[in-house]
Amino acid sequence: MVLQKRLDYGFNGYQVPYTPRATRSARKRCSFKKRAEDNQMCAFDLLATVAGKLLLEKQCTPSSSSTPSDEDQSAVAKEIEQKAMQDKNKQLKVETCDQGSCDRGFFVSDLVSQAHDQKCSLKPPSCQQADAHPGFASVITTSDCSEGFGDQKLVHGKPKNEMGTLASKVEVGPSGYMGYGNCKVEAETNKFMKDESHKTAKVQLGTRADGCSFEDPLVWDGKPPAVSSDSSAKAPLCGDHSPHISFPASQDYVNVVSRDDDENSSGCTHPNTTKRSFRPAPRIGDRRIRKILASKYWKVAPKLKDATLSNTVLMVSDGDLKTVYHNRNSYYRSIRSERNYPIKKRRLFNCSSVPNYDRKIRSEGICVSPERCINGDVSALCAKMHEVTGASSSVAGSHTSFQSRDSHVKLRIKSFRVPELFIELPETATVGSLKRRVMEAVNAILGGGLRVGVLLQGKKVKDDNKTLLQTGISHDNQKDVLGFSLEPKTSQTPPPLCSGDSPFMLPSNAPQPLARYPPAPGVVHQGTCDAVPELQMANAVNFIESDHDSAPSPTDMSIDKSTKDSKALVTVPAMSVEALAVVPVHRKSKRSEIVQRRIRRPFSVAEVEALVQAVEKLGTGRWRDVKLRAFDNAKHRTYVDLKDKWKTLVHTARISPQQRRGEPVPQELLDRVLTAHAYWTQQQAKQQFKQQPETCLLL
DNA sequence: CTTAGGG
DNA sequence: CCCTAAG
Repeated sequence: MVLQKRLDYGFNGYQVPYTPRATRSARKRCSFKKRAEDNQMCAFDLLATVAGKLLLEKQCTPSSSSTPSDEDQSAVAKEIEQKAMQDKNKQLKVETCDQGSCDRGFFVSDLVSQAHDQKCSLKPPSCQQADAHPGFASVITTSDCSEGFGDQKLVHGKPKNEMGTLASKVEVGPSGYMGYGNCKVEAETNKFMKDESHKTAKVQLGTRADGCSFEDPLVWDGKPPAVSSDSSAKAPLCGDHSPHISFPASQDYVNVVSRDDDENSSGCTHPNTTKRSFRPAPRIGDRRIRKILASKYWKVAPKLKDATLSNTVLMVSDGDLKTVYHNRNSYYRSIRSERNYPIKKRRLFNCSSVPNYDRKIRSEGICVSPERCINGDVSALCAKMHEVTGASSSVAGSHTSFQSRDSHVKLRIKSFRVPELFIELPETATVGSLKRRVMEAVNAILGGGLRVGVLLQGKKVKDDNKTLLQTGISHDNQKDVLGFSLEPKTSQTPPPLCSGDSPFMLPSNAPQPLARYPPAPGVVHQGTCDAVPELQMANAVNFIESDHDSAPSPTDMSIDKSTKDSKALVTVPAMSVEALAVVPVHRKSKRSEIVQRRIRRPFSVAEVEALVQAVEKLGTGRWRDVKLRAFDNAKHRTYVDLKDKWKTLVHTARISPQQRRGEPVPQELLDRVLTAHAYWTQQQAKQQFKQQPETCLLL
């Protein structure tokens, strides 16, 4: 009754079509799903990034210094040429460690070989790559649902799993390194570790019952993640949208974002129903963006069953990074979005888990080279490295070349080992889900904020100001004793850096903070290499998260487009592919540490105009409708924002011009604000008044 | 999820 | 802008 009446009071005679609530709820449901998906999708940011990059690498640098065999074995995580950081040769590989002594770690390089293989078998590289991302993304989509995961408690490396599995007591956990030496575990583990071709990665799943037995390792078949090759995944992306904006290589993504609030997006129609319990996101803006994006992939992935992932325990057990992500959702939330989870607890959670990580130190074993690692050479170093934290790296052994002739030291980091991961999956889990798990775990670690440490002869080189020469890194004989470590970063999350900062640090430049990317929008890194998928991915992420197409589009102002374009076209030519690829990861990770307040985005006059106009017609109190009507395309403006803005506008209109700050709002608008405000206030009063008699009558 | 309001 | 209570 009440609502109906409101409609009758149009401002300036304008009759407002009232949106039926039914529709709204329906749409809610959709957004729910989509949002969920989206959350998960980011999981692949890294995965896709890494994999894609790898592919790229293979493609671009067939003649890289490393030999094929080397590659195959590659425990290589990353190759860094000191001289030219932007070299295309850089790579980040993830691989499981297949040696006993390394059993606790994951090597970032399996993906590599994987990717490699993949690339080889699948001819059209470019296409393949292009497809890969959507694929990855889509995979994620499917994996929603692991809420049940939350049931499992992992405390300080002692995961307790209701199933009665002993997994919990795995000495592999953080606590493991204390009471149980590597050797022990190693021994137990070895049987599963031998004979792996270098192409296969093994993940230790499982558990340790009393002894140190691990369940059968899963073997990656070298095939791309289930869906990654699914070209259909890509279809929705490219197919039907006509971008308003055009970007060199990422139209699809741009599109995804720009189209945002299209309620009719495919995602909505997807039947998939999952009973996830999401915390309502306070902002529809982001939500929607994500929602939409997710929807793009939605169709592609309904394959995995909820059960598949439901009782998964993922434990990033190293050091104190005992953050246990009870489920994918929470994990993502903490990793990538500071806003879709408004609960304060989150902040506490994030804050507390990170700092501790730094304190604990454990020896991970430094592998001088993959080969060495395998041969157990490392042990000595491992011992020395006790004070080194979590992840360590391997410097290319035989292939590392220090060329002092031209005063440049060239090193290649064969791999970075990610501390230790604990993963548990139901037997029915798919390989794809396993991969995702691993990726998540890796993400969790990498995302924790890392810095690079340099180790020489097992000793940590602390003086950042020393030259390589002084340090002794410039001699060939050092190659076997030079190591890098990934260390948790101590620093609190500083304010956003300039987006121009290179996210990559030279390995030798010891502990320097990895550059963070501002959650802030504005600049989109448009890679120069437009065929690179990860670029697109990265960009897509950026777009999404940055809401960079902010202009309001009430009347589809032309400035809107121009704004987008100008911003979007900002390029960072010097940025290497690698760098770009990594950006989103770190960016997100940073955000996970400290939830940052949304950046302030003053309303432009145009926006105010739109707002005023909408309110004039819809009245106050229907902010959602206002949002839909006038700011549907401005993802970053939530109805709460609009409401707030109106509040301030009213206030502004009432104060003297001298007291106003910021971009001056035309008096004309302010007048309208007052008028409209008065009008609607009055209407509300009338309504109330009318209502009174009715209720009285009823009584 | 939306609104409304205080912070 | 954020956070929350209410609906």
